[in-house]
Formats: sequence, C-alpha cells, structure tokens
Amino acid sequence: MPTACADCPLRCQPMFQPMNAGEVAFMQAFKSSEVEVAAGQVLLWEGQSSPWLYTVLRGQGLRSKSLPDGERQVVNFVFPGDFLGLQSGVMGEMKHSVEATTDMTLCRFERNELWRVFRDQPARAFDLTYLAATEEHFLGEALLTLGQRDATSRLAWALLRLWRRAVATGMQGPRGVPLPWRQRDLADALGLSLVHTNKTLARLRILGAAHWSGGYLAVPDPARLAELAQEEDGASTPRPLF
Amino acid sequence: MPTACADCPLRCQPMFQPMNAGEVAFMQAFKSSEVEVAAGQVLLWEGQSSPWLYTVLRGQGLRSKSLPDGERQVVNFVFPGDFLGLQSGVMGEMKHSVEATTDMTLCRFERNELWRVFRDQPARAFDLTYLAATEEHFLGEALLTLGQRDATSRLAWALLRLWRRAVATGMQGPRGVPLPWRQRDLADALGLSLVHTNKTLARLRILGAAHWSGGYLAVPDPARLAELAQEEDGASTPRPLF
DNA sequence: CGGGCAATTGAACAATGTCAAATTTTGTGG
DNA sequence: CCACAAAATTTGACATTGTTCAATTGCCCG
Repeated sequence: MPTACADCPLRCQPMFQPMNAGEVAFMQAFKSSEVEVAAGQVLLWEGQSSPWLYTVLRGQGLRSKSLPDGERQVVNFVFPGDFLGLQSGVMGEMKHSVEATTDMTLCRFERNELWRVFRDQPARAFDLTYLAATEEHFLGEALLTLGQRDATSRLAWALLRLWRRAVATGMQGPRGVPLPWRQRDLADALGLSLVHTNKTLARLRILGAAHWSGGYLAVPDPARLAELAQEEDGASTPRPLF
Repeated sequence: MPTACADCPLRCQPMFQPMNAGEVAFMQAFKSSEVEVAAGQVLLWEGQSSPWLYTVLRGQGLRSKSLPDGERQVVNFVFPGDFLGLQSGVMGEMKHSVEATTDMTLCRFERNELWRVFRDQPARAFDLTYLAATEEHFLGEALLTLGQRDATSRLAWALLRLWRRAVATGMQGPRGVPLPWRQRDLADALGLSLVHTNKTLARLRILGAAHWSGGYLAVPDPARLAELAQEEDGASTPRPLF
C-alpha cells in the first residue's frame, strides 16, 4: 500500500517547508503511483526523455554525467525528498543520469500532467522553480569547490554537505549517518583520483574530522570539518518538498 | 527611449523561442524600465536580495562566487538574452554576484511583480522554470569540465561554448566574436592558474584551433575545437527569452 | 574455502601551480 | 598625437599537488 501524502514521513522534517491541506490534496492526486527500485538500477538516463517524474521517499542514489571517452562526473548525491526528472519534464530530456545506490522507494508522477501544476497550482509551480534554483545553487557551490579548493577542502566540503543533509533528513543513528557510496563515487564527484581520495580521507580520519567506514559517516566535530572545508556554517533555510 | 518588447532585437535571433502577441504584451507590462550600467559595475551581489530582475539587452558580463579567503570562481559568462536575478527572485537572495564586463543595457523588472507571472501566465512561469533548468544544465556541464577534462580540453570547451553562444546571439563580425574578458576571468572560470591558462591558450593558437586577442575570438574550424574539447557537436535547441 | 570488489599503500611520474621578471597593450592627461 | 602609468600578457625556472601504476590487504558472500 502506497504512502498517503497526508502521512508523508518527510514533510515533517525540519528541512522541508510545510504544505497546506489543499496542496497535500493536489499532490495526492498528482501522484500516480509508488515504485520500488533495487540498488544499482538506473532510474533516468542522460539524453533520454522520461514519462515520469519522481520524489524520493526512501533510499539514496546519485546523479552523473559522462564524457564521450567514458570519464564520469558525479553531479550530486540523491537523498530522500529530492525531486528527480525536472529537466526531462521541462526541457524534454535528462542532462544527467540518476541511479539508485541503495534500494529506493519513489513517488511517481506523470510528466504529461506537469502542465496542470503550472495551470492550476501557481504556488506549487513557484516551488518547482525554487527547486530548480536550489539545484543551480548547489552546482555553483560544487563548481567553486572543484575550481578553487584543494583535495582536503574538497573532501571536507563534500562530507560536511552529506552529513548536514543526512542529519536534516532525520537519518542520524548511533553509528552516524548512512553513506552508502564508494570512494570512487566521491572521487568522481570531486574531480580527484581514487588513490588521492583514499589518502586524503585517511588524513581527515587522523585529524579527527570525519570517520567514514562500513557505510557510515561520523563527524565528531562539524565545526572542525567546516573549518577544513573553508565553509562558514550557516543554518540552511527549509526548501519546498514536491 | 526604452526598447519596446515588440521591437526586441533579441527575440528574432535563432537561439530564442518565438513569443505570441499576448506574451509580448505581458512582458511589456512586466518591464518596469530600461537601465544602462557601466563596465565594471556590480549588478547583483552574492548574499544580497535585489528588488529587481533583469534581462540583458546589450553587453556582456560575468557571474562569480567567492570563498571566504577571497578565491574567486567565475560561474558563467553573461550574454544578451540572459535573465539575471532569478535566484534572488525565488530564494530571496543571490547565490552569486553578477558584474558588467562591458557597458550594458538591461530590461528591469520588479521582483514584487514576479508572483503575477505564476498567477496569470502559466506558460511564462513554465519558461522561467525552463531557464532555471537550463542554467542547471550548464553548471552540470561546467562541473564535468572542471572535474574530468585537462587544461587544454577545458579551454577548448570554454572557448567553443562562448563562440557558439556569441554566434547564436548574432554577434559575429569580421574579426570573429567579441570576447571582452581577461585571461584571469577564464582562469577563474576553469579552475586553472593564470599562467597555465596563458600557456594553454598559446598552444590552442599554435594548433590553429582558436585565436583570441584584442578582445575578439576567431575560430577558424569549430569542429577542430570541438574535438579538442571532447565535445560532440549537436545543434542546441532554442530556449525561452524572458 | 575461494572469488571478487573495495580499500589501502608505496613509488615513480606528469600536469599544473608559484614565483619573478620582461614585454606588450591599454587607458589617461596634457 | 604623445608621454606616461597601470594593467594585461607572455616567458622561463622551479616547486608541488595530484595521477598512474602496481601490488597488497581486507571484507563480503556464495
């Protein structure tokens, strides 16, 4: 039995904006089904159009692009609450692939229905634009990171970001937060070689800034990590959940 | 006397989608004024909210972000037809700065009126989302470039992109297309040092792939440049002009 | 117990960054 | 139009970060 939007376990998390009853009802009607995908599955293919859009209900994944010669760039990591397929929805095709890293549960929407959001729900359309702007913001930060930070700062920045996002999504447990990706994925996200990524992670571990092993990330002192990342720590504002 | 939207010199360029009469009329009403800014002026400040949004009518500029220690990342270059300030419009503050590289002419809109677009003009709201998705797409490409391409490919990629955009905007002249930025700006955009950028540009010149001097860029053989950039050359689809 | 992927480590090497100085171009005032 | 100052480009020598190669170890799962 699919999760009812009224009972959405994500919307009550502090990182998401509240939604009024009318909006919840609209989302419920807009949601066409709920699907499970296994770890390793590709949900959306770079260059392809998709008849569906998704919101992540459970699980983690990653977005990536490739060069003709096969080099891969991880563009972002996917968490519960993320909206997938907007590019395909508005531009006609995806500009990156999305794959599941863990098993995932997704709320599925029909692309054909997207225009109804703009026609009938201006506030929700605004939120969609907000989400696109948020992604743009993130990619700008990532670009700044690859362009101007050294390897240690890059890793610190990435781990801090993953940490904060996981915590804000309510994923923190006794062993820290789940980080199901491989060192290769982090390396491909940060434009570093696997070997250098490994050695730099060891350094962060020795510094006591971040311990990532066994699929879990522990950050004993986020402020220390933020310092290494050359980040000022500001509380992030809640964003819409679609 | 400000340019009337009906006579907009940009909309007839091939890179922009056509607009129907009703939309032109709406844009005309939405446009609150036309402003001139001098080269070097900052239009929008990172971290600040802005009461205005802009469309570039004439001139070039750049978007950039900074690290606390002062390192600068150029996030994109600005051309006629670009929409500025959307982040501030939807998220409340700019996540990067925008400055004029040459003198510019801008169509100015009131941020307070933005909600009217979503309420009254769903098709235009859709276009706004499209623009945000386009920017997201570009930043993903840039991230791929910084993460996976070497210096030569990065420069080739950047020059090819600037070339194509300038040509599609109708800026090609006998000396090539205007490229009013400094080597420092390119270096800051690509995460390379100024010196290395300079030497790599010299290499591209010797290879006959791109000649940039005196503020103009000439590309005798775009296919050659695309090859160096590891890019497959596809025709880009027209995008909305706001 | 064995196979395979992921993580780890060391050593040699290459790409790119830094420093410093010369040269060219650009802008400005007279 | 010229002279001068400031900014941008160019070049060479050298330092460093990060990459590549190669081998080893650890771990999960059948």
